Amino acid sequence: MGITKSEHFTDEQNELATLAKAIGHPARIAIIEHLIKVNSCVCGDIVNELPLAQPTVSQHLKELKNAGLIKGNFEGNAICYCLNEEGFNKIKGFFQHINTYLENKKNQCC
Amino acid sequence: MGITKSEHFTDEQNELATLAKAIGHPARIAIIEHLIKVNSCVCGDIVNELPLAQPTVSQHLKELKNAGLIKGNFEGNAICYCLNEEGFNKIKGFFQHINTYLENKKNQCC
DNA sequence: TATCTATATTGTAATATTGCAATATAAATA
DNA sequence: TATTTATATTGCAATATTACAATATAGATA
Repeated sequence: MGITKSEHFTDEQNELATLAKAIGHPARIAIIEHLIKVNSCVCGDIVNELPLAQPTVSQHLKELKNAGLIKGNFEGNAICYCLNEEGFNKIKGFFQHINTYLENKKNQCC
Repeated sequence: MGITKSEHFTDEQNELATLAKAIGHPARIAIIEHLIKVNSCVCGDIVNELPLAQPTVSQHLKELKNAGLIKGNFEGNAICYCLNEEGFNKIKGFFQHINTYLENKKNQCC
């Protein structure tokens, strides 16, 4: 049906899924990597960095913003984008949990 | 169009996106959390743990397996599932990169 | 071998996502 | 104010995802 049964899962599970889903597209990975690479707020050159049309990039930026992974400030007629620490911190705990588990697990059959 | 232009992105970007996308569903988060919680290979009780029909769970398990995030071994007529370290290690680096960046970034406008 | 149990596959309907052309908006500047 | 520049929104077509009933498969056991 294409419709996720969110109501049957916990808020935390839904939130983590939303964050991971937002990261789950190569264009959005590329945007995140670019924001890190230039190490400053980026005013609009993201469209030129990506092999996609402007409306498509705008849509991807919107999804990252909605998920809480990037922030955008108006700066004149342009917009400055940068990573939103809050969003990434929420995922951080999840992966730390997994890594700690994987480092310590023993007696596994697979 | 619903079709991702993977060919325009690097292999690494596509791979990270595939992994994140696989994690990006609450049912699959729940599966991962369950595998950690029981701290052993799980033989089939995953269907009972989730509020979804058996074929749907089977489909989610397949997606996690295809992405390299879990492994499954036949154990009699059941199957043992557990986390696949390899898949999670691939994402680990990405998030470490982001976290290191976020901890050190300064002079940001947003 | 027949049956049971556990899991996978197939087929299908509903919904979501991706991408872009066309267009709208909004601030800056001529 | 008219124009330019940067970004967002709308509308739409193509494809992907989600969910499940029905069915298939495959090993275990009676």
